[in-house]
Amino acid sequence: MKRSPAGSEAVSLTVDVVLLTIRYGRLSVLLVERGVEPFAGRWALPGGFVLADEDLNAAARRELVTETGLAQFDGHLEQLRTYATPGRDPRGRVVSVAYLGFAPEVPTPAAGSDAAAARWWHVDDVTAQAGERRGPWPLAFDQGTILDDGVERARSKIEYTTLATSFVDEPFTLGDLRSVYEAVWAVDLDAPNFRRKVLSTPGFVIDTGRRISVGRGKPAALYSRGPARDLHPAMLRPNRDDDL
Amino acid sequence: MKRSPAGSEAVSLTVDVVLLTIRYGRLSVLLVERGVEPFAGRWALPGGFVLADEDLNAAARRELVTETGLAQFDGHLEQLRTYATPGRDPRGRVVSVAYLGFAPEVPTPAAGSDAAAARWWHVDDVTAQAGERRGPWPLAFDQGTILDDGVERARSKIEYTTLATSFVDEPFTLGDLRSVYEAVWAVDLDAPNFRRKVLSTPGFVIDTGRRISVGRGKPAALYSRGPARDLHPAMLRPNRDDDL
DNA sequence: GTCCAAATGGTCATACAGACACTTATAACG
DNA sequence: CGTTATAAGTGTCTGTATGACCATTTGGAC
Repeated sequence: MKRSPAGSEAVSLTVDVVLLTIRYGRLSVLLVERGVEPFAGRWALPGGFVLADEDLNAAARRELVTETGLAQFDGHLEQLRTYATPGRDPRGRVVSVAYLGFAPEVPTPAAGSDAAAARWWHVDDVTAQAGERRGPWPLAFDQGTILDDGVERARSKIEYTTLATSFVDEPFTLGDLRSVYEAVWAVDLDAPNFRRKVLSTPGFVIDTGRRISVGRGKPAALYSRGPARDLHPAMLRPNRDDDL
Repeated sequence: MKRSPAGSEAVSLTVDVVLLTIRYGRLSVLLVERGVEPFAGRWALPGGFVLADEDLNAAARRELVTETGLAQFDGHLEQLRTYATPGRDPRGRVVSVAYLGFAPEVPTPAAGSDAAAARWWHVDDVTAQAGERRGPWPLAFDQGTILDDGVERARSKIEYTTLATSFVDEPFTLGDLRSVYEAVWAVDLDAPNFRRKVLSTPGFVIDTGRRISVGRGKPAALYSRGPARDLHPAMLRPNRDDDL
């Protein structure tokens, strides 16, 4: 039950977005270079303060647009987690609600509003820098943690949902879709088995009847996203060292 | 990237806890009766304003203790989701971070601080009241939605984690553990198959070597919680109408 | 002493995933 | 213009896990 804010305090509310995509076969994240203090010059997740009477989801989409020059973002976007540890922001008590988005292709990023720059980074190049101050690492605030959480969520999400399809443009081939899993999970999947799994799941993908030929190899059938949202049974991720 | 709060606003921060347990074979939730406006007299989730320099997790545990008379809460507690829709609280912009907790047994609830009353309710009796203003329904604020989200999270969480064990006191029998799944999922499970599944998962439970006899039936072996946190493969939930 | 309920111990058939051999079709190569 | 490399697509085999279900055990309830 709530009582009036006695002993409590007013806080600032922000949203930060972990927008993921696949570039050159590798999982990538959209980052912006901060142009103002704190953490000026450091790379950070796109995001910013939530406006009065603004919904969180709307705020996340707005920030993506204004800070990265994207025309709009209509891809998948879900709430990830809220970060509110005291001291995470030197300006005072700032609570950040993180969102996780999946985008197909590369919606040409560019510096927007007060972001000095905006570009895609391979997630591997951002994470696990082993203490070195190189590339975009370390991220501003506690956003390194947020990124890790987002990547982890993405990895598990594509196991039991059809959201992997939101990483590719329509129409797509099964090879395209398989590349998504391989990039996000950083594994190699058996093409025939992957095909069997996807096609045996009703509503995962829809055969458009068309085909496409890219370079060598047999032309691949083109599919569009199906109506199914969940996978039963789930797509199994290889190399599980089980438990604990 | 963040800029100073221009056009943004200060908000109030609260935590609300969906604390679940199993009572009489049914999934139950801890609710408190509000003693003050807004929503005075209505039932609500335990929770309240986050104090200055207080961590969210700590705030959730504190509210559980002060509002329900629990001596302490050392069970499982995880962040559920944040609710910040403008207008959800008549007092102004109040952002609530919901937490989800699992508790064994019935840690005797009682009215605490400014809660008029505190008690366990069967989840079924709270949800789906079909418009009738009866029992604890409807909950204060948007907490009906929060409860629904919490229950859904709990249902899926026990599929792929060993958290079902946090609903029972140690030591427990496999029948006790099976009752947890049956209560949370509202299904009947085959005892021999359930036993096979649990015992074939390394680290799920640990045989204490002791046995207990409760009324009729063959005495059951007593187990304690094992070190495993995840289930691979997951415990399968019956009656999946698949997809969409 | 007999009966009942719940735990426990098995069996059998099926579904599914992993490994892998093989065929097909197209573009690139020379 | 034939050959080759590459990726899509087809099919088989096998081990594992699960659902259905029968049988046995055991201590308290009656």
